[in-house]
Amino acid sequence: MTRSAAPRGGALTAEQRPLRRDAEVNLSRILTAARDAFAEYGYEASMEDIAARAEVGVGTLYRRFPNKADLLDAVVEAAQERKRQIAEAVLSEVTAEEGVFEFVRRCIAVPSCWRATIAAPPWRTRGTGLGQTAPLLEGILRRSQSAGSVRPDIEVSDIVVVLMAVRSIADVCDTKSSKPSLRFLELLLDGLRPGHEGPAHDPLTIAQLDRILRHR
Amino acid sequence: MTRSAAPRGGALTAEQRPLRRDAEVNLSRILTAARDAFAEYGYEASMEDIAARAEVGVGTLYRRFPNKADLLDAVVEAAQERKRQIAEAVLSEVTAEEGVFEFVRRCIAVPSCWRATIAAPPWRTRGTGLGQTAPLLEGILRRSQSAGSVRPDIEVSDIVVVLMAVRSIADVCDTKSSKPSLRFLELLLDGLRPGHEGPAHDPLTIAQLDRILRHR
DNA sequence: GCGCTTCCGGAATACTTCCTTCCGCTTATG
DNA sequence: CATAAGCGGAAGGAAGTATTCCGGAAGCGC
Repeated sequence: MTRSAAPRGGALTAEQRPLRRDAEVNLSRILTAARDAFAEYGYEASMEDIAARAEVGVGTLYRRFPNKADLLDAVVEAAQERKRQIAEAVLSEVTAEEGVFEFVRRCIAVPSCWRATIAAPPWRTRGTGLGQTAPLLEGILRRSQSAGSVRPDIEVSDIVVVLMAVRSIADVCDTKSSKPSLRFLELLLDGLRPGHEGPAHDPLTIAQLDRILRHR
Repeated sequence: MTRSAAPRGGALTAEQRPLRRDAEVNLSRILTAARDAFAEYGYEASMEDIAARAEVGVGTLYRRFPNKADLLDAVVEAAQERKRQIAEAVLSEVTAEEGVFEFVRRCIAVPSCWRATIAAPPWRTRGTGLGQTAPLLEGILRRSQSAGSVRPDIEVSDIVVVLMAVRSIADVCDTKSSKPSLRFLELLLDGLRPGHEGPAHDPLTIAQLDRILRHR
């Protein structure tokens, strides 16, 4: 990625002026650290912890983001983008049969992806961004269902719930060296495959799920 | 349950003297309140919250339990007993085929059962009590496997993980009136049924799981 | 190199939260 | 009715944490 063109004469607002090189480096370290910390502790992650992970002073955080909530916003936005990338990669690289399964596996492999989306504090007004990802995911899901590798009664919200569940197990059980949650993941994916009667309970709609995640 | 026999002459240590009737009532309200609060917030549940739920002053909590950790111990012990009861009921009332599935459903229906077990703070030294329940659960599981209703590659720890996962989803999604987690539960149970190749990852042992749960 | 501007670190501030203690008052009990 | 057990809840005291502030360091254009 190239730097922006050099300023040409006229005054530059703070918005458009490129960051000093060291500041640019720090910014990306902060984003990464915040992503990890929020993924691990949710919104309870402390600014001090984030700063330490980024090997930066707290002051530096506040130079870039007016407050914690705005920092989280930036992280959520980045996670959104990441999910979109994964979804597109899966659509183009993976067979219809394996589509959903592979999507879930790849999302899980990037812990911050779904956890950060859920880290929002209850009073946050901006949505969880599910609305953005749902259509892409829906495409992948329907394709797999048409190919007959996923039960027809599965809904998009079911996949999201699966991701949340695996993530929560990974939070508790996984370590650097061992990932017991992967076994659980496959168990869950098996439940999505055809061969069993549909569950007796109605699925959530995406709007419902979004409301739930935003309201606690 | 009848009160203990009246004291006969000799001095009674504080241990054996029966509680005053009002104190006895309060004690059970405290236990219930603590169970619910720990189930909802984990060890973060505040003493004030617990006292409020029990409609009692905080002082009363400390008259009965020297501190928060000991209160949790009492709750965990009660939950243990509850699990044992559920396991025995399932063994005697339910068919071999449906055994595990019913056990899981019943445990989920009593939220405090598994959540409280996991509420322990990281520095708590006493075990999670998995060791106590595991043998009973193992009996139920093997019975269902012999009956052919559960894949042979499923282990006791898998069932525990399933319980943890459903509980965490219920924590986030369920309300008084709607229980989306029930749909997820059935999905998960379907993954336990025969008809799919075994997962490629090794199961945890109970000892490993116990260590994991105790160490965070 | 030089001066200017941006940026950095992290101590200090100003809270909030929460476990625990304490004590004057109430209530069961015999 | 006397006594001891029990009760409520304010206050103590220790942590923890978001945010501010400013002296000094470091990049940038010349």
